[in-house]
Amino acid sequence: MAVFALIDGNSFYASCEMAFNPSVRERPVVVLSNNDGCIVAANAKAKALDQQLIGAQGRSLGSGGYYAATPQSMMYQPYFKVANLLQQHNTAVFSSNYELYADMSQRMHRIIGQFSPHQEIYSIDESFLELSTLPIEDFTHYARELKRRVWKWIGIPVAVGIAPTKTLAKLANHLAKQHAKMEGVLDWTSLSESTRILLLKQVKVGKVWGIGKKLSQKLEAQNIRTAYDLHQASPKSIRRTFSVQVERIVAELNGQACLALNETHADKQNIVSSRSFGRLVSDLDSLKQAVATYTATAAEKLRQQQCVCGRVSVMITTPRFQTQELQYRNVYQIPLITPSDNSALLSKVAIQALQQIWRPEFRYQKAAVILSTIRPKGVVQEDLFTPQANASIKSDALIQVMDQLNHRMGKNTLRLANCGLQRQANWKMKRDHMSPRCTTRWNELLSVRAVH
DNA sequence: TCTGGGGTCCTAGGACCC
DNA sequence: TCTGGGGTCCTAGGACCC
Repeated sequence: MAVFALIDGNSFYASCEMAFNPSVRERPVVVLSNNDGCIVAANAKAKALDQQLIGAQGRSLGSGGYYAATPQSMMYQPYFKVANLLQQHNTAVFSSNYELYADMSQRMHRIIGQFSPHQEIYSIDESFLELSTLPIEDFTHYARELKRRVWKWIGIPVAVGIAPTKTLAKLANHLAKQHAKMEGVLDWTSLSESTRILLLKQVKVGKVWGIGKKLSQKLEAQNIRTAYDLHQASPKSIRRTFSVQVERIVAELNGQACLALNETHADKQNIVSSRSFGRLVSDLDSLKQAVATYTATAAEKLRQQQCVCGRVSVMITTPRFQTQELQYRNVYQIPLITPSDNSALLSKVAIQALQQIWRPEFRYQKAAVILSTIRPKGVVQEDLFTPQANASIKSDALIQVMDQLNHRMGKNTLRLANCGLQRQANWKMKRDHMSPRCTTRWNELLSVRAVH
């Protein structure tokens, strides 16, 4: 029987900030999404503050917000709505520092990987391990050692759930964080049947991995309210009224593994690069720069996985929450006759797509570039009739040099001129509360002063 | 003034093939 | 007059995830 462990970093982004900034550890800490838009992470103190304010005011910090994950939480609420309140409570606020989080993530996954030869890196802050082939007597003890090592080496607290299926491992991980006495570790395989039932009944059906807002509403309408109810449901009727996915979840909750460990990450099938602008943008030139920049970012990822794409799409949109603005949203796709990974070519195509949908009368808030129909580079059918085969070989060589240089000298050392030359163009995103990228930039290293 | 970004899988329906 | 059956591939849209 398989044994899966799910390990995730607690409030990962907030923990990364606290790891390098001891002065904020005793304060509530929140981290904002790109463009300082929403709250996407909060440390324990900030979560406690949220609960306290809900209690005091009978409403959450961000009640009424569109993004509310649950009506009671400030998570995913627009920052501007709660900025004052957070400030009153001495909250440390950080803009997203993805360079830092990505680097910390790599370090964390590497340490976790020392605990099993079988690891699936599932997200920036989550890993699955498969443990059944290892001579482990006590999983709880093993997990505690893992937790201790990650904390000691990089200062990130993690929780561990262990179970015979991935879905149960996720559930155990969730419970491990809910119950203080578990100290962040729960081994489902060691529990008695009656304890399992007790715990399954504590978990709302919407908290089960794979059950989102829509499904939980439908399930609740059928009186399936907890993980226990779902695990008791008949797979056949679930399949009929819902889908194979939900049927699989029922099986997984019953200890029957349907989801395997994916140790090798598959090539991406779509690559998206999109950003909201720091300010609303109307002029075509700025939009062209933004679209060229996003295309360059996406194309670099495409080349990293040694693929080419067969289609480029561009989307632009006005600010959907600002009802006083004239609203407009459009997408344009251009198929490529010869699939490509060349930034120069792809950005030319992307700009053509942009010109198809740009209208001068609107003020835009966001643009996106989507590369799709992605295939491995070697196996692509060349177009016999493309006249500039030679030119394209030269251009590809140039792009290769650009990638190598940027890898060695740092991101954006060399870039295409159509991405714009100003450091602070009006379309670039807002990041008013950025912490230093202290693990990846020499000039942003942490300085430590000894106090005698 | 101020509301994120990047993915996956499944399903239904249409085009096309033999 | 009578208009099948089985299959693939592609796409858009919906739901989910972090």
